[in-house]
Amino acid sequence: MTRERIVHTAANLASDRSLDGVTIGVLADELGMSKSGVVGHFGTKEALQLATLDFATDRFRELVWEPVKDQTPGLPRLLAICDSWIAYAENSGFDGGCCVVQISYEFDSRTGAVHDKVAAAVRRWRRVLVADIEAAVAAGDLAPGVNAAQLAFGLESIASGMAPSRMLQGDADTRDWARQAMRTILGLHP
Amino acid sequence: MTRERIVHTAANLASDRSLDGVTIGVLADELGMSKSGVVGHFGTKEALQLATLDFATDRFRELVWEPVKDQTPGLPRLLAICDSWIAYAENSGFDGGCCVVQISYEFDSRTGAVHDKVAAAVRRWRRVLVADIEAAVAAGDLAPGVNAAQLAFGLESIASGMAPSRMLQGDADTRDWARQAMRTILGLHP
DNA sequence: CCTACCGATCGGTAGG
DNA sequence: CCTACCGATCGGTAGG
Repeated sequence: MTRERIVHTAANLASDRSLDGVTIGVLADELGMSKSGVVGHFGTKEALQLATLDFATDRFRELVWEPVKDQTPGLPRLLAICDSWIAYAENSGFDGGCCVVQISYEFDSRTGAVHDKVAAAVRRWRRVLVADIEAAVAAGDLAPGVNAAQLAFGLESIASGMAPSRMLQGDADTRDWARQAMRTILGLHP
Repeated sequence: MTRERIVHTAANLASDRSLDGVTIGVLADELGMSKSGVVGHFGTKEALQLATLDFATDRFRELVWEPVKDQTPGLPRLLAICDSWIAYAENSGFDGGCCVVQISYEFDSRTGAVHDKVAAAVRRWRRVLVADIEAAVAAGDLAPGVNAAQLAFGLESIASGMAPSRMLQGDADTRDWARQAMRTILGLHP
């Protein structure tokens, strides 16, 4: 399906540069199509951006959540999430890393539909993390009295921080640093 | 000095949108100048971007490093850095948060002069963190055997993660979460 | 899905 | 620092 090809290519370009930088002309060129052929599927550039974001969040769920969703809720699944998340940060299938992280940092201080949609996607993911953190506390696997939202913030920050570490600094140990940092955030001693 | 006004305004716009999004026309409009009046100070857009990045890193050093540079090297200064860093993340003087974080995430997967310059700036800052972490270990204030580079990565990630937490999610507790997360990363128990 | 085209804006230059 | 201008590209439309 052509629409799928378009948003896939758009997400790839967005991860590599920025979502705003994915112009209709560049995208059409990349796809070997005309500009009107591309824009006809969406109507406006903002609608294309929203569809690209949908594609990226689907890919995130597919590569991070789907592989672990049948694990035992609580600490076992939380640790599995950390591992699939780190693997995804290293190989998201997009050239420039996780497209959702890119869009989060690009649109955080703006207003509008893209800002709202990426905020909602991150919020949904946080609820998953918070639920497993709370289940882990209830099971006695994490210290009682931890602030679940604070820990979720910590895990998110570490996962997002992998992109500049790997790609800006070229750190070879990013994976190990992130794995260790996530366990420290959770209060687990190695 | 006009050049100073231009890069200050450019850094403000870049923090709010993106560095690439600071077009010469928009910048000239914002300043009440002509496009050629703006571009004449720099020659090319890339030179303007590099000058804007210089301004932003100067501001970071001034607001995060300068206030704590006379503190005792090691854990005391490290904790002071965490506090000034968090305060800066909440009020950098730029409308859209820390300009260096914005540029890091925007240019991490690109090549070129802006990528290289922001990478070097982050690297310099890391060396400061690593030195104080190592001094804290030597003084017996942090656990022996900690990986200083890994801890620096953790602190950086938390500080950078404040922007989407505050501005994308509107989290009112970002400051407290970050402060707690930084201490946890350092292995300090509250 | 295409060609052809719209007005606006892009980065930048010439000349003063 | 300005006006005036360059060719290229922007998002998008008309018509088929």
